[in-house]
Amino acid sequence: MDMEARGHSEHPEALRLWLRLLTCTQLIEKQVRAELRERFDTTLPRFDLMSQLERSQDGLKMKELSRRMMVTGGNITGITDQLVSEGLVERLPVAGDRRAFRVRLTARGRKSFADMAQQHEGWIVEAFGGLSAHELDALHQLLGKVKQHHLVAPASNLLDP
Amino acid sequence: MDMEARGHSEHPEALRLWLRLLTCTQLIEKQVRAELRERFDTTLPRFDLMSQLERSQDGLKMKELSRRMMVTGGNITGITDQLVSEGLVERLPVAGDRRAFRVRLTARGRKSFADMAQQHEGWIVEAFGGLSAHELDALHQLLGKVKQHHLVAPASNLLDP
DNA sequence: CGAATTTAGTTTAGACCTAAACAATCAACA
DNA sequence: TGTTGATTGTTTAGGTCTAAACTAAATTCG
Repeated sequence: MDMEARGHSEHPEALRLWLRLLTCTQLIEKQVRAELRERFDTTLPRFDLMSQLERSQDGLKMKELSRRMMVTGGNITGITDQLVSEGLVERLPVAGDRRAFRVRLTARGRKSFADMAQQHEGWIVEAFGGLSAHELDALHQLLGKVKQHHLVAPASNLLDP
Repeated sequence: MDMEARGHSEHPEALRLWLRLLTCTQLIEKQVRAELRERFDTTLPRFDLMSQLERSQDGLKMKELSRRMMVTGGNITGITDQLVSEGLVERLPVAGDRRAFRVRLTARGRKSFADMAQQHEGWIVEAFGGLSAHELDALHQLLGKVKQHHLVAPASNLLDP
């Protein structure tokens, strides 16, 4: 008996799937958070932000970080402040727009992230260790359909019927 | 370009899958939270707690709610306090254990939940509307394997190698 | 019995998140 | 050019979550 025992309805398949999706995500996410805290004394949002920056040589604007991480802007301000104070990222000016910053990993930030990312990958590989390569791909494709459907049929349909 | 643009590694399949899983969950979860707030002026944790209680005639102990909802006990205290103050749930004594409470929906809570659950089901059905019945089942089964593997091979392997 | 341990629930400190209001800057256009 | 509206980032108030310390009650066991 766990969270998935919740659903009940006339069309229970979708509800059961949703609860299971939520359970799987939370199981993995809780473990990743715990590992990041215990091994690196950091948090998932901080890791995610550094991860977004890792492949952008010139950094990313706060707004772009907000969009990619799917969180509000106020959040990016706070997390960036922390990372700047620890010397892991830096705010740089954007040529031609005095409102905006480019946030970029410092050399120390790049090294720190590389250490974390290596272990992080191991945790994730292990989390999906129960699946064959073929199943892994099938899951990726099915979730791709879910994502696609969400982007094509947005919430506005429901918010304003 | 979105959150899924993050991964990069020698074994990228698992990372890409993880980021997609996270994206799908967050897309749906954010929508459900927004709908609950706008239509019913409530939150997902409150809905989840009431949902857990809905099929337990005699209520559930705080501890059991904590376990099922996969959150810490302090949370249950706070959410239950709110729902009690609004007359949606009640704390009842547990015969033979003066430390514990049974938390149970009131009549008003049952009615309130029924209204929400009906619409909630619609949002979820719509969220997975891009999948055929067969695909829905396949996704459920694949996630079942992920969940099962997590429960069988717990984090302790990684925490204490 | 009585001390030590465990368990149920609460409280506290701190991180993260949101929505909404805000300041500064940019852009469009009459 | 000057005004209006949009965009970028920050701040604020409030809700949720965690971990850890705490209280009270139950249980174990010498």
